[in-house]
Amino acid sequence: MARILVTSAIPYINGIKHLGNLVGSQLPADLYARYMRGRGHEVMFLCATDEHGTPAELAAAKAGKPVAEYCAEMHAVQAELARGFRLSFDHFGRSSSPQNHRLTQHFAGRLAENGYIGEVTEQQVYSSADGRFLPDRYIEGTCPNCGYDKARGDQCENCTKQLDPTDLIDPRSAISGSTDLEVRETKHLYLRQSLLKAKLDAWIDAQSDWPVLTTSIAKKWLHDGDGLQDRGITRDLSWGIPVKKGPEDWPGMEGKVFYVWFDAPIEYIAASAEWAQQHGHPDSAWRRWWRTDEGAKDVRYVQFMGKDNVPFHTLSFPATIMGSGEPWKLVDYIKSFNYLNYDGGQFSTSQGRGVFMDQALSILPADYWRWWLLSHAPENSDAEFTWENFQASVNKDLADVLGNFVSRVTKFCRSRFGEEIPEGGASGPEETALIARLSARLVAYQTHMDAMEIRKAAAELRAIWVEGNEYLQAAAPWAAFKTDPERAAAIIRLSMNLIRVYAVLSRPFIPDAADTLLAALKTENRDWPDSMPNALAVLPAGHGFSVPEMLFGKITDEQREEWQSRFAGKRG
RNA sequence: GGGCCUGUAGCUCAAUUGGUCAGAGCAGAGCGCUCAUAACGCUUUGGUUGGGGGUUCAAGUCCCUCCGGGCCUACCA
Repeated sequence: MARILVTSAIPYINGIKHLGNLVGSQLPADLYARYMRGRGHEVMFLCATDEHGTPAELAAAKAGKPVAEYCAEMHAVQAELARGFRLSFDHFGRSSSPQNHRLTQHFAGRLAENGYIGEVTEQQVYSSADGRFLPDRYIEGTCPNCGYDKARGDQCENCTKQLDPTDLIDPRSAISGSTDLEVRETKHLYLRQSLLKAKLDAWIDAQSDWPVLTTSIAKKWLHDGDGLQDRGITRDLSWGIPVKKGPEDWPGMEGKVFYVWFDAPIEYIAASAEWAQQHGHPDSAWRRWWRTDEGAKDVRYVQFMGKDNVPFHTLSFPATIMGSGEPWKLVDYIKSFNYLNYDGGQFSTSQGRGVFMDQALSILPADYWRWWLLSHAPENSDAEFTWENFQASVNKDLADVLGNFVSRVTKFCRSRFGEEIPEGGASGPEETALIARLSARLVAYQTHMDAMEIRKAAAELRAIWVEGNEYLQAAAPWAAFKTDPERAAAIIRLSMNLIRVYAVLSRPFIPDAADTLLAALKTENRDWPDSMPNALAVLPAGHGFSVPEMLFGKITDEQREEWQSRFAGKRG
């Protein structure tokens, strides 16, 4: 038994995430965590909300609420949606937790002691009307290059020229529109990650089995231009983790907070501390996952994230850990994803384009979404959601191949033998052949799941479902029943057991349907099949069952068309 | 501008890293079955692997070039 630490990139607090966000981190992380638990390993699966930063403050202001209250509410909303999608976090934390405050301040203190923090005085734009410093992209004005009047302070969207906020003609606040802006001096802490460049480079080089997407982004940041740049890790905001050196004040940094991208990854660690506290465990319970000197040496740590998060997980966070000089666990494998597009364009939070988590659950059960999203995960390139594809895949795979198999077996059994598994009869060459095929496919399925090759794993699982239909067709119990009822009984006994195996193997993808099947079979046996012959003999003759409700109904053309138009534009 | 990814059957994707006639699912066509959610099974049509050039005994795979799609480029997170 191994110990697997799994984290999903933590979703930002300012709203409900869309399906693209879901499939980029939380859902595949859940798949992996469930699979590893199913195989009998000890798993710690952590996620949280990322609550700090300017957008959170603005969203709270827009909602007319104190930011702490807003975040607490949105955390509850996101937690509820996570439950709705059956995301099996051991803990869903908050980056604003006291644990994260302590740990973030601790890391900053260690980094400072080791010479990895620099203080830089810089010029930033301050808006009197908004009462805050403005990040570059919250300043709008006319582009000096092309004359576009809605250029942002970091870049002009029209001509793509990189800009400095002071380049803008007639600059104004993108928040209030105020032109009462001034440049002020402010002092910030920088993480001197350039000092760790060689160490990070060697570490990335050693990860030969990581996805290209992951390593190429890291390499780019390490070697582009002048190489890895130091990064500001503090901000002039009120909402965040106060800048402190461990437990002590940081002279000259009063009133400042750490930048979200410094404290967000540390929340992975803090989330486990929150978990320990919530369950009344001592600190050692969470530290054994994170400290290699306190039991984490045998932990395998896997992170899941969209490609936009890769630089922070391959460079900044590792630099934080390395620079601390303390034996914290570094990530062992980073699984990164491309984007999921929506029907010919991008999902858009601002335009309400696409399907959001709450809307998805309001029209179909979680399993439908889980199956489609995972079996089409954007692993090698950006993928696209279309309603036609969704309808076709879900109807065919879930309703026809899996659902109908369960239906034909259980209903046949009920009508010919009654509601218990029939006895008698012997298995023959067809069963031997089936078991051989299933055994080979099981190995392939496990290989893909171990390697986090999600699409391939889904395809293999589907092929395992198909084996059942092929077998039934070849064995034809309805024909055997007329001449040799005991032979039909043997076929059905095996098929009923096959349903249990399907439930166990499918559970990481479609947990609710799997549990429905196990309940119908009146069994709690969820043992992963170590050998197919044994696994297919778990339910004995005489074991009772009930015919389950239709496992998956089909999506009709009318539904598809209605949803297609409903989700095309503004959400409302 | 620079960097990275990507282009394979009508659609969604494979191809053991240079090695038999480029494979699967869906859609289409034909046949079979009647236990089942008009479901299932079998057979089958369909590709000059975006275009062009090159290296090699051998190229979807490596190199050059052109065309298309996407992402990143460090103060949104």
